[in-house]
Amino acid sequence: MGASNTELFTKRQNDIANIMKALAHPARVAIIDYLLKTKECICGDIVKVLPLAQPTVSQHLKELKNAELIKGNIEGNAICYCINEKTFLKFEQFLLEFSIKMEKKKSCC
Amino acid sequence: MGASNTELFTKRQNDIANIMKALAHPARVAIIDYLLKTKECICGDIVKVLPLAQPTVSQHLKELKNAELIKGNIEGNAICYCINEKTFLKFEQFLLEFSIKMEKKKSCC
DNA sequence: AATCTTTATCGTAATATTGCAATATACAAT
DNA sequence: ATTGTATATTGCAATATTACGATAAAGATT
Repeated sequence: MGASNTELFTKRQNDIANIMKALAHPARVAIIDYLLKTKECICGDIVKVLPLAQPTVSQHLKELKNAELIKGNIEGNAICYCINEKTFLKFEQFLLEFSIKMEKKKSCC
Repeated sequence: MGASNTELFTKRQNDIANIMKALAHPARVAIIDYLLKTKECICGDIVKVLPLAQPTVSQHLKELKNAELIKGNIEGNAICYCINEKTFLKFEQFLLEFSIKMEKKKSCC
């Protein structure tokens, strides 16, 4: 067959994989970079900055929003996209757990 | 067309995306979990633990190895796979940079 | 050497992702 | 109401990922 067997893994494993997947494209990393760099967060500005067509950017924004890494606020005509700090904190927590286990373990090779 | 436009983004953005991609599947998260949990790190044990066929697991291990998240040592007949701590540290560093920028910024919505 | 064990690779089918032109939607301004 | 501006959705082509049976490769055991 082929493609994701989510039922076979734990909720935590799927949650981690989903956050990772949302950031597994340089365009989406670039969007996060941009949102962290500028005061503004208008979708149109992101489209201008990225080397991709408007529908493609819109799609990437949608994926970041689905993964709850960003949130979008309607601002009159435009939409203001911002980092969703809560999800980033959860993400850091996951990584912290990895690093705690790593310290305890000391890999054998 | 469709699919990865790596030349259009910075090396750092591509590096981050590649690490994320390597962990963007629950099976690969499960492999990391397993390697952090057990003293042993024999490939055959991983195959036994995961709900996937041996060639599929082998493929996932290859991707983790390509991303340098794990390393493999030949141990007689078997292969001993271990966490590559260096890459995890780099990963944590990337996330730390995000969180520093996040603190400075305070999102607008 | 024949066989077993362990892991990798090949080939292929099913599915998912990426990218964009065309179009739709929704609000703003005239 | 018409037009302009900003964003989303649709449809589709190109590509990538996932999964696994069959098979290969390589060392271990008899």
